[in-house]
Amino acid sequence: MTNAHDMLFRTLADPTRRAIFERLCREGEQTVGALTAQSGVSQPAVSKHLGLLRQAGLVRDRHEGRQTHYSAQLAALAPLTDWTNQMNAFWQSRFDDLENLLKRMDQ
Amino acid sequence: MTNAHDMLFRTLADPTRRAIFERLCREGEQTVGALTAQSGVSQPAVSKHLGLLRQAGLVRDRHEGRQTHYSAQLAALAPLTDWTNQMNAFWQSRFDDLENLLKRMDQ
DNA sequence: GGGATCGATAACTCTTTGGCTATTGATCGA
DNA sequence: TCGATCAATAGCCAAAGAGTTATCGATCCC
Repeated sequence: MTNAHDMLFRTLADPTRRAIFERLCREGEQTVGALTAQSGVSQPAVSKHLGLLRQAGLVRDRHEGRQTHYSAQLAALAPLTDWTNQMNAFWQSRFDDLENLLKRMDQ
Repeated sequence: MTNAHDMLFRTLADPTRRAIFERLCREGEQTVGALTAQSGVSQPAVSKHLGLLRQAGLVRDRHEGRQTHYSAQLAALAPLTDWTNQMNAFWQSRFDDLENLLKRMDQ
């Protein structure tokens, strides 16, 4: 029962990794070195996080000489928005049912 | 640097736990027994998940005799929506900057 | 060509976490 | 009152995951 939301939620659950993604959203394309500089963890750790973010579709990489530039792929957040909307829809739907019930009781 | 989104993302990252929350959104208030029946894991596991969901503010509990009824607290999802909107805002803001730059270059 | 830099990978450690069984406390019903 | 049921807790175990250092391949520059 593991659906597509899984990787998305799990990937964003780690604070270090989410901070990297947030920074890419804020400041646009960044090299691994630049991201490492302010991440508080080692370069290999950052590379691993970027790998997971890429697997989740949240970032793209672009190679230029020996540097790798990463950028946020905002569209990948859509399933998250959809999921939230769906939860709200479920809630609303049950509320409507209750409303209908009350209306019928009113008659 | 651990902000409030942390617990929310982390809590929703586990598929079993998220399924429980989704069910509460879909079907409204449920007892622990009912939730356990279709969760695929043991009752103590479900109780633990419910404890974490409650800590994250995602569910409420209501005691009635020896049963405990849980219900979804949809408002707790707000920070998630906010976060997504903020990421989009960052993105949009950078896009606007680019647009301004291009406009200035055009002059 | 040879040293330096950049980023990915390998190999390892340690902590966290999700699961289990067993048990307890509380309430219900006969 | 006594057995049964409900949910929470305790205690344990195995797997996952985030971090580290060491290293490698590739590119750059002198």
